[in-house]
Amino acid sequence: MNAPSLRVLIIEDDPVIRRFVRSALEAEACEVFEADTAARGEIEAGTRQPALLILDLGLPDRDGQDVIRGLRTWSQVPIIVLSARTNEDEKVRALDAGADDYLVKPFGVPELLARVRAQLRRSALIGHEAQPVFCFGQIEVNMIERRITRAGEEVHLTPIEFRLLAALIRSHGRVMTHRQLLTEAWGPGYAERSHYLRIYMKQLREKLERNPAQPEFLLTETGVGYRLAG
Amino acid sequence: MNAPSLRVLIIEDDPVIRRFVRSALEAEACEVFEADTAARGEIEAGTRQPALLILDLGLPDRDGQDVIRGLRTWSQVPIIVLSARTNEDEKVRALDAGADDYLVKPFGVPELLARVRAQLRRSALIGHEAQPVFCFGQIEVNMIERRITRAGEEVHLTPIEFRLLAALIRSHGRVMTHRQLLTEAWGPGYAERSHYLRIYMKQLREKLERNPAQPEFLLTETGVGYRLAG
DNA sequence: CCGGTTCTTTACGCAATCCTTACGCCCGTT
DNA sequence: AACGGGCGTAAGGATTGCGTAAAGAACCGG
Repeated sequence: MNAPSLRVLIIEDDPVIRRFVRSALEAEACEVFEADTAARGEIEAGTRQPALLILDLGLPDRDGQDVIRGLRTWSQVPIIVLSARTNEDEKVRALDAGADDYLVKPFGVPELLARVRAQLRRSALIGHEAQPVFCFGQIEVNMIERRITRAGEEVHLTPIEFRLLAALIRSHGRVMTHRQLLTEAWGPGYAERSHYLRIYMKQLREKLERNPAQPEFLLTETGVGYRLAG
Repeated sequence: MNAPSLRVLIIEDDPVIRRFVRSALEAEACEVFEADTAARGEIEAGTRQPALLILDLGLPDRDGQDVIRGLRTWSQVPIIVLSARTNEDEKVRALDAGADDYLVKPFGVPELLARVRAQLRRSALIGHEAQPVFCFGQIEVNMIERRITRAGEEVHLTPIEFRLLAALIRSHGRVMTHRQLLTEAWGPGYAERSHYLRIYMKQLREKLERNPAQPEFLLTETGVGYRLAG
């Protein structure tokens, strides 16, 4: 089923489950990497460039949602979350943070593998381009370090400003609707508040554009949304 | 106003669940279509071109796996399966048949919506080069980036102009009646106002045709509607 | 508890878009 | 030749959406 060298990264602190998942995946001819903390996991995700990521939500060093959101700023790798918590709210938050699937422990190996296959099948249609550093004009955006420089000078962005910019970068060239941007930067409950966008786009332009009144990169598509030139 | 809302198709025989899922999705500003059998579902999937499909496995007229496989022969639309069966084998077969997610009844609305969002988010990333670019003459229309170029030069269209062009492209070659075009571009309340069409077709021709007075592509079918040559 | 940062709310002028109105042309019918 | 339906063309007013500013509310670290 799987091509021989499909890389999968497991981020999980429990060595028993890690071993368990690893052997299941290796039976599917995947190349498996492991990490036992979020910090190590992020580094591995950057260096190994896995095709799929299996993430335990209960890591010792950082909150699960946080880890997902961090990964999502620079990578589109499919993420399957494992968690002992059946709590619906937990599921929703993980999925909205950017996870693609959520599997409750204990789970059966066949189901895990089937969900892995489903995610890989889907992402094979997409075309993989994880870009930890993105540039336009004099701007350089490092998604991993969350740092932006403009002509070498560091630019400070607030969390929402950064999420907005990250969303635009992820689909640079393409128009993102108001609804999409609001959902990505604020969350699914804010889809109607398009006036927020005007304020934050203004701030982003103020910080990034040469002439904020006539933007070169952060472009308006009236009645639809915004678009990052590319 | 109305951002281009995402179309979702529910194929489910139980009217209670159908209603239930519909209202949940409509709260998320989706445009919802329904079908109560696999046969009708397949037709709807073809004509409506939904962005997401929610499929009950226990349909009266055909086996669930079969339906999925049938759809997958011609469509890559994300499919979320609903089923009363918790049986792991059932899950594996549905996922391997081509489903993207599997949700066991009874499920909570928040989880369903979160999984819907996850699937839509994922499928919105469909590759830049891989997908629908329509060409006619020197015109190139990229539906995903929402950009139009004419001989390489970018052409700006207003939201209504774009929807009108998109409707014509969707049935390129065939005639679309005034009523159909008005409904697609303005909404169901505007079916009678055919004078709008004259104005906007004029503008489209002005922007796209070599000689707007003698259109090569945006053709009039007197007394009926318009047609995109192709 | 305080000061600073970030987020949210409110308000208004301007620009893009949409809608309305008007008129002229072509063409088949009377 | 006059008429009317259907369409194309033009221009201006109405509406909506966007950019901008500023101030209050919530949040966070000390």
